[in-house]
Amino acid sequence: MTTQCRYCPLQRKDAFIPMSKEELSFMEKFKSGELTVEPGTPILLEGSNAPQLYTALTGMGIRDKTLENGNRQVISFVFPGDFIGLQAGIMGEMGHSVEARTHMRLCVFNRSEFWNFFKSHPERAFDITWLAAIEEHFMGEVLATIGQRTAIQAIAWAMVKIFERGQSLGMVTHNQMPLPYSQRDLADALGLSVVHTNKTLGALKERQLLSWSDRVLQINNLAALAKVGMTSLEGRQKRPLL
Amino acid sequence: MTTQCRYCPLQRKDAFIPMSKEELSFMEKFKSGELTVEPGTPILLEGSNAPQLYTALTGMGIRDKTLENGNRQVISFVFPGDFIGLQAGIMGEMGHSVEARTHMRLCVFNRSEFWNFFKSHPERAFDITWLAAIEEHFMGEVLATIGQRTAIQAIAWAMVKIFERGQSLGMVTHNQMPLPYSQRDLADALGLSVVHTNKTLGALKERQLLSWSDRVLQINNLAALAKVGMTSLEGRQKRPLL
DNA sequence: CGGAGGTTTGACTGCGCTCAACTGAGGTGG
DNA sequence: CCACCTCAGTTGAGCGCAGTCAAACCTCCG
Repeated sequence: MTTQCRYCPLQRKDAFIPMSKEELSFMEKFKSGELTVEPGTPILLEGSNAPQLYTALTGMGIRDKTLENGNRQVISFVFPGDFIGLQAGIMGEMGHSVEARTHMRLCVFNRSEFWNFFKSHPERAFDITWLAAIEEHFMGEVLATIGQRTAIQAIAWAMVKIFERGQSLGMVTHNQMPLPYSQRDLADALGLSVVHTNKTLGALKERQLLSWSDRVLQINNLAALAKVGMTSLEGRQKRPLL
Repeated sequence: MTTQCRYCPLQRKDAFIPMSKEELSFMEKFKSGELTVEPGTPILLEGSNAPQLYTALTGMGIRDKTLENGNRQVISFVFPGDFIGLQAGIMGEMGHSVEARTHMRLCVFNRSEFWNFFKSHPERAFDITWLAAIEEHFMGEVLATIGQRTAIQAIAWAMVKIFERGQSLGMVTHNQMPLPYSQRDLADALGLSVVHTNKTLGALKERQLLSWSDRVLQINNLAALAKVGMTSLEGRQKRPLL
């Protein structure tokens, strides 16, 4: 007995566009169950052709891919509301792996009904494409970060992005939010070494802009951090939810 | 009088999944005209909410975005068959600019009919999402390249990707294909300086792997180049065409 | 002929990487 | 209950890949 979508914890967050009653009941049919995983558990594997798609309900994870020399690139951090497995669902092959970093609860969809989804509910199909476009937009910014920003700019930028995402999801209290990743995760996300990432985080802490320890991120001066990261704060924009 | 889709030069390329007669006639209704632009012409602007979407029919271009410090990140190179403007079409804001690098012929679609598109032709909606997924997949690889590969690996990787794309589009003869970009374009795509890009290209030429001058790329040893770039050659995969 | 943009080369510099050692918090087993 | 291991974070020393600066060269074009 899985939770009904109408009681989905994400429905209430103002980060997402609310669904109509009709949509909710359709999603309940599409939904095939729930899955909970523990930290470190792989959810999808790079190169795999997974039969299932997910929406992260609670918890956080990571998308990454590994090169033949063992180097790892973190593609993005997974937050509640993120749709997981689009590439497998549509192209039949994941370009990256997804792994849990905390306890996670996932909403499970069957890939076999994916096409049916497009045929019978064009507005939901549109939302999937919307999510894909958001992802593409974001990855463009990441590219510019890794390619053009210095280490301190990149880390400042990343922290601003993460914090804003946390804000929209209501994860921030007293300028603090949970950030259950390792410095290695962040380093691999930005193409930096762990050592340099550590020192750069130290410099930002020294400047009283942020502190991050014990899996808690605290932002002391978001505006100043955004300036260092050469980015502007964007108003909250709602996104669709699957 | 614009060319009918059934005579579209791209329809014949084996890089693309052929459209049914029914799809072709629908696309002809969706198509609002054609546009030709000269090298250097901006097609879409970062941050803009463009009313039109395009498919590149002939010619090549570039997607890029500019930071506040003037640095430029090239997101990707635009080839014939590429769909341009998805972000504007669906989110209302482009995350990057698109600019022609050669004479280009573009197929123009009206954004106002985009939604109609999803509603009346789910298989075409699916194809749009498919294209978005391909783009996301590719950008993950680019991230790994910029973040993890050294300069020589990155350039080798990029040249392999470009060459394979050229092959699938029938642009390659005698191991040569047109590559109408500047070294600065390539440098900005890979997060390298022009100077270092130039020297690295020289090193690859020295190794007899490739040569690139006068806007023509020649690959002498694709397999060896792929090895340097830490990538494997992928069989030709068809993609949808809009 | 002069200017602009792209390519090439050399000299120097520095940001960020590697190597290495140490700390501290858990977790596990003797 | 402590010895031991592992994993994440921290810090210092030294180095190298790639950036910056600068100048020359080339082609195209007005």
